[in-house]
Amino acid sequence: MSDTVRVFKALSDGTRLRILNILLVRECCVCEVMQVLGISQPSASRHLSILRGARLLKARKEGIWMYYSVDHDGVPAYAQEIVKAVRLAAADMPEARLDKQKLQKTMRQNTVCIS
Amino acid sequence: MSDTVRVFKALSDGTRLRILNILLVRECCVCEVMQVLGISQPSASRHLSILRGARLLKARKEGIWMYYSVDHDGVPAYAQEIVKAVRLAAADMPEARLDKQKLQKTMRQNTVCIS
DNA sequence: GTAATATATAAACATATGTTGATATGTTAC
DNA sequence: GTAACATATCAACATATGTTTATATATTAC
Repeated sequence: MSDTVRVFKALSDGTRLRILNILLVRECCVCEVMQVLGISQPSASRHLSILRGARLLKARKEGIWMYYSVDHDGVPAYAQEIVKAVRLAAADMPEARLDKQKLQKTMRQNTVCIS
Repeated sequence: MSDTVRVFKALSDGTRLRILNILLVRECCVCEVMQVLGISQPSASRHLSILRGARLLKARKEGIWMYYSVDHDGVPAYAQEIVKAVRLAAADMPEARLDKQKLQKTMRQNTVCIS
């Protein structure tokens, strides 16, 4: 499969568009993603893995957390245009706007993710 | 399914990226698409239908031919950015470049499509 | 050490998607 | 009218994808 097809496949799912939308605000760990979107942990992990496989995201490990963020520097020029388009499209998706609001309320106590 | 997801799904297939790539050069009828890409007629018709369903293409009928073209005016702003990204990405896809060369050789005798 | 949390992965299942071959409709040439 | 071509659609099949449940590993707190 070509890199371009992989990028479009990665974005051809509503959940992953929502994930990319909140990661455009700031990097998140898996448990933040699952809590903000209200999805299961395996689902969050798997969708993040697919976005990372398309090289749209990068990841770093810190303690027990795996932080994912948009790989602004790593993606080729055409993919940067697509990421911009996602940001534009998400502005018109009610669910995506709510996700951003929930993201601002996520907090952390010691090593526990709470939202 | 959201319009945005529909657009990404429409583009998450190598054949449809190739179709969009040649339609960015000029409008084509179904038989030109199938001959340039070397795919079956039902396949060409179906893929064109999916791209049209995502509102990336428009169609007009002329005699026995159905002409498809990129709907530059009808697509929302975010989708225009995505179409630009496809043009950019196709420049790096060898198969897509060959399609463009073949497209220039398509001819027509009376009502018969030959390539 | 144990307990709790975070993450990844695999198995099972249902749904979605792409391809092929056959068929039906519509148009043009004769 | 018949023949040839262009197009759309359907049925059948194989493959891909997403969700759920369970499980395994790693890290931190105690």
